[in-house]
Amino acid sequence: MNNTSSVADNSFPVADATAPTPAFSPLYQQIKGLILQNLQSGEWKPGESIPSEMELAARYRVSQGTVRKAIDELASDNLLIRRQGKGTFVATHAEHHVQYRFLKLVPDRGGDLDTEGPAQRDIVDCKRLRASADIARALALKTGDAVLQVRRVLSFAGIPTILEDLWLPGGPFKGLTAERLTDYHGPMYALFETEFGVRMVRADEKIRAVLPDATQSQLLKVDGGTPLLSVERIAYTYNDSPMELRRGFYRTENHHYHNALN
Amino acid sequence: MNNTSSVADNSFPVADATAPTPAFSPLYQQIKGLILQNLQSGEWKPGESIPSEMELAARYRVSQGTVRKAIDELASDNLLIRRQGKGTFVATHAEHHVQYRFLKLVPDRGGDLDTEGPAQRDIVDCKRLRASADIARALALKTGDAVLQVRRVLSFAGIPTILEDLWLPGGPFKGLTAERLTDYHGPMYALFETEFGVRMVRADEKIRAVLPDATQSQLLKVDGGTPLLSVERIAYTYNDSPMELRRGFYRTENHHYHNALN
DNA sequence: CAGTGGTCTAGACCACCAA
DNA sequence: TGGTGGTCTAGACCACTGC
Repeated sequence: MNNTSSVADNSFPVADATAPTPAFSPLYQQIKGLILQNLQSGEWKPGESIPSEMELAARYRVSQGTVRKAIDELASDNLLIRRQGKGTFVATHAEHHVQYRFLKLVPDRGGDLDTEGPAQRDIVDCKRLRASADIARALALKTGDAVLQVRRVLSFAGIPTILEDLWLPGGPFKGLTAERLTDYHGPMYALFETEFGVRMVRADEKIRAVLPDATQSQLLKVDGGTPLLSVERIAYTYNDSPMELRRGFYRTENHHYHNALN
Repeated sequence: MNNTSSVADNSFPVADATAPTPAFSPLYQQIKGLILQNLQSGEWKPGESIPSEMELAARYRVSQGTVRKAIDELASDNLLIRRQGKGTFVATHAEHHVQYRFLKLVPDRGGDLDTEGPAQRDIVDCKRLRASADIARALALKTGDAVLQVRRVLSFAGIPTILEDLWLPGGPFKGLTAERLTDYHGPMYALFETEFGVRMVRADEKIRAVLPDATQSQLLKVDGGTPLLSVERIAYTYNDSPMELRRGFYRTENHHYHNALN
C-alpha cells in the first residue's frame, strides 16, 4: 500500500502534491486519526471498550500490527487503556484510581490527598455571565459570549486548601447548575463526561507565587501575608479545543505541588 | 526462546521459581536492561552513537524487532535519541535545543528563556561541608558525609530571577570548584556529564509558595513581602540513585512555571 | 475453552543521510 | 550507493480474563 492510498473506504488523503514536502504520513498515523474520530464523535464513550485489534484491522484493511501501533500511541497519550485479556477501553475520569488526574497537589506526608479522608467540596458560587476579553481568548470564544463561572473551595481534613475559579463555555455546558455540582460526588471532569459528553484529555498549567486578596484570604482562612500557589489551567478536549479555564489558589503550608520530570 | 532462557552469553535470569508470581519478563525488557548496563558503565557516552539495531540484534541473538522495542522505550524515557538515517545516540544535556531540560520557568511573553539574551550565571558560593540529616536523606548518604554546596543566581535581561542552592555528593563530584563552575559556559548538567561522568536522567520536584528570608530577598533584589516559588528538586542518575538536591527560589512577576499535563 | 491483548520473529520495502 | 532507522505484513505462540 503506497503513500497516496487511503484506508479502506474512508477517504483520508496522505499526500499533498502542492506542498514542498510531500508530507508523508505512515499508515498507523492514519489509523490513529480514524480511531480519534470515533472517540471525538462519541461513538465510543468513556469507560466503554472499543473493537478488538483484529476487528479494527479487518475494518481498516491493515494488519493487526499496524492497528496495534496506532493504539499504542493513543494509550500512551492516556486516551485509551489496554487491559490484557479483556480489551481496550476509552479512558475516563470516573475511576477511583485516577481520581485527581490533573491535580498535582499532595500532602507533605502521606502521599495521597485522600489519606486524610475524602475531600470536602463546597460550591461557593455558580453563575452565567459574558466572557471578558482574557477569558474569551483562553477559551477561544468571542468577548461577550456566554460562559459559566464556578467558584469552589476544596478542604482536606477540614482545612480549606484549594480555592478555584472556573470558566466554561456556555454552549457545551448548557444546563449546568450549582445544584447539579453540589449534588454530584466525584471528580468534576467525570460529571462533564457523563452529563455533557465533554472529555478533558490534556491541560496546560502556569504556576506562580502570589499573595491572596481579601476575598481569597477569607475563603481560605489565611491572613493576607500567606503566600499561595497560583495555578492557571487550560484544559482541552480531543481536538485540542480549550474547554475550561481554571484559576486555582493552593495553600502550601502542608501540601506541595509535585512534578515528575523526565 | 522460552521464559527461563537467558540472552546470548549474558546470564540474566528472568524467572524465579520461589516467587509466588513467576515474574515473567519479556525479552525486550531484558535487552533494555542490557543496554541500560552499557549506559551506566559509561561504555556508551552521552552524545555518542550506540551500535545499530541489526548489530545489537546479532549480539544479543534476538530479532531486530525485539531490539527495536527495547530502544523505543529507552528513547521515550529520553535516555536515547533516534535519528533516522544516522543512528541511535545517547541523550545528553549538552545540546542547545534542550538547554534547560529540567528548568520549567518561562517568560510570560516570549516563550523562551533566552529570548531576552543568554542567562547570566553568578556563582555566589561553593564550599565543601558535611551533610545535615535532611540533605543526607535526600542524597541517600549518611549524616556527616562530605557534600558540596553551591549557591548561584541566574539573571535574565539583567534581572536576578532564580536563586539556587545545590548539594552534590562529595564522592562523585570530587574536584568540582567554584572556578570550574564560573568558567564553564553551558548547562551545569552538561559539565557534570563531561567532567564527572554523571548524567541526570530524571528528577522530582516539590513546589511551594514562600516568602524570602533576608538573604534571599537581598540576592534576588526583592522586598521581603514578594512571594517566591520554592522548587525543591532531586535529580537522579541511571540507577535511580539521587545525585543532586537543588532548592530553587523563582521570581514569578514576569515568569511562570509551565507544566503540561497529559 | 474461546477471545483478548502481549511478545517474538523474519522478511520486504521505504525514507533519510552521508560519503 | 550503502547503511541507518521507520513502516508494514503475516504468522506463531504466550499470558490473562471470563464463561
